[in-house]
Amino acid sequence: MTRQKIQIKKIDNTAARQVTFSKRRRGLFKKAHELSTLCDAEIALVVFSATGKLFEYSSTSTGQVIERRNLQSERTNGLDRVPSLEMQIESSAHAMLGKEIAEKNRELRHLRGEELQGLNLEELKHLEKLLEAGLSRVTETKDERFLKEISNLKRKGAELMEENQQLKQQIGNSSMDQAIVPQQGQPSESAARVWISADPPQGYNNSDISLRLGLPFPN
Amino acid sequence: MTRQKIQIKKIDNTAARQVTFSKRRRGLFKKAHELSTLCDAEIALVVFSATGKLFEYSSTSTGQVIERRNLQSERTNGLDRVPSLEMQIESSAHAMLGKEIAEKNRELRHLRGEELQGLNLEELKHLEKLLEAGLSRVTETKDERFLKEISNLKRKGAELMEENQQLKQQIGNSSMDQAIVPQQGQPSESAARVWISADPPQGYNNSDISLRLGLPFPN
DNA sequence: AACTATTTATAAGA
DNA sequence: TTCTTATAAATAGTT
Repeated sequence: MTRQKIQIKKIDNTAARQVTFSKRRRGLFKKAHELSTLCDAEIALVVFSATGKLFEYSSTSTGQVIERRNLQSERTNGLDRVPSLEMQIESSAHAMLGKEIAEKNRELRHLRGEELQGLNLEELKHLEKLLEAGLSRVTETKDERFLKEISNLKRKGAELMEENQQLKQQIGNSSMDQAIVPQQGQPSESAARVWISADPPQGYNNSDISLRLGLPFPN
Repeated sequence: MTRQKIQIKKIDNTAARQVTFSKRRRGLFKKAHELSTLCDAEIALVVFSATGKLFEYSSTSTGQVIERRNLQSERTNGLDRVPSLEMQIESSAHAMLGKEIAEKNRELRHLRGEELQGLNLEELKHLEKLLEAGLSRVTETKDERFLKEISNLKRKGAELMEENQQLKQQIGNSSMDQAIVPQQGQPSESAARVWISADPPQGYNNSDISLRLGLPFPN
C-alpha cells in the first residue's frame, strides 16, 4: 500500500510473507488497542501465523472475552458454540458416570428384590446367594454388637454392685459414731436409694438392664 | 488521525464515540482479513461495543480458532485457559455424580455385608430388614420361575403323550394292511421308537422331565 | 531494522 | 448512516 499497491492474496515469497506478517500484525494489534481505548470496547484478537505460532491481543483477557462471547452466542442462537475438546471429554465422562449410576441403581433394586423380571434363573439364584451371604454377615455383626452391649452392661452392673457394697459398709460404720444419719430404715433400704436415678440394685437379668438403660433397641 | 491528530484515550462524546467505533471497527476487520489472506494466518477477532453488542471476524471459524488457542496454551502453560462457565458447571456436576457413585457403592457394600463397622445398631437392624425383604422377594420370584417351568413341562409331556397315543393307533391300523412294518415287536415297543431322539415315553415324573430336557437348573 | 514514496485509514464536517 | 476531504498513519519495496 505504498511504493506500489498490492493485491490482497497470499504472498508467494516466504521471506516477504513473513516480513509483511510481522509488520501488519503489529499494525493490527495497535489498531485493536486504539479501538478498545477510544471506544471503550472489549476486544480479543487471536492470530496464528502460517507456521503455527500464536499471537494474541486482548483489552482485558482473551479467556474472559471468549467466555463472554460464549454466553452471548448461547443466548442468541446455539450456533458456533465452542465445543472445546475438554468439554467433549467431560461430556463423555459424564455419560459414563451416568451409566455407572444407572447400573448401580439396577443392582441396588435387585438386591431389594425389585425389578426381578429381567433376570433369568441363574441370575436369581446368584442374587439369592448374595443376599443370604449379606444377610448372614449383617445378622452376625448385629448380634455381636448386642453381645458387646450386654457384656458391657454386665461389667457396669458388677462395678455398681461393688460400689454399692462399699457404700453400705461406710454407712454401717459411720452410723455407730454420728447421729446425722437417720436410723429408722434397714441398712439395705437406705443403700438402695443410691440406685434411684440409675439402675435397680438387684434381681435383674441382662435383657432387663438393656431395657431400663434405654438402649436403642426398644423391640 | 486526520484533519487533526487525536489522543488515544476514551472519546467522551457518546455520539462521536459510536461513529468512531463503526469506522474503526470496519477498518480493523478489513486489516484482519488482509493479514489472514496475505500471510496465510488464522485469525479470530472478537469485539464487544461499549453497549455490549458483539461483532466478530474470523478467517475460518471463531470457535475453531478458540479451540486451537486452548490446545496451544494448554501445551505451553496452564495459564489463561478459558475456565468456561459450562465447564465449571460440568465439573461440579461431575463431582456430584462421583459422590453419588461413592454413596451407592457404600450402600452396595453394606448390602453385601461389607464395611459394617461404621453402622450403629439401628442401621444394622434396618439393613437386616432390608436384606430379609429382598431375599424373600428374590426367593419367591425364583420359586415362581421353577413352578412355571414345571407346569410348562407337564403340559408338554401331556401333549407328547397324546401324540404318542395317536401314533400308536396309526401304526396299529396300517400294520393290518401293509407288510412294510416289521411284525416282530409288540405294538407298544414299535411306538416307543418314535421317542428315541426326544423323550422317554412313559414312567416319568415332573422332576424327571425337567432334568432330561436339560433345563438350566442342573443342581 | 531503517527509509520513504505512496496508499490507506480516518477525524471532522456536512 | 454515508459522503467528503484534509491529513495522519500504515506499509511495500528498497537499502
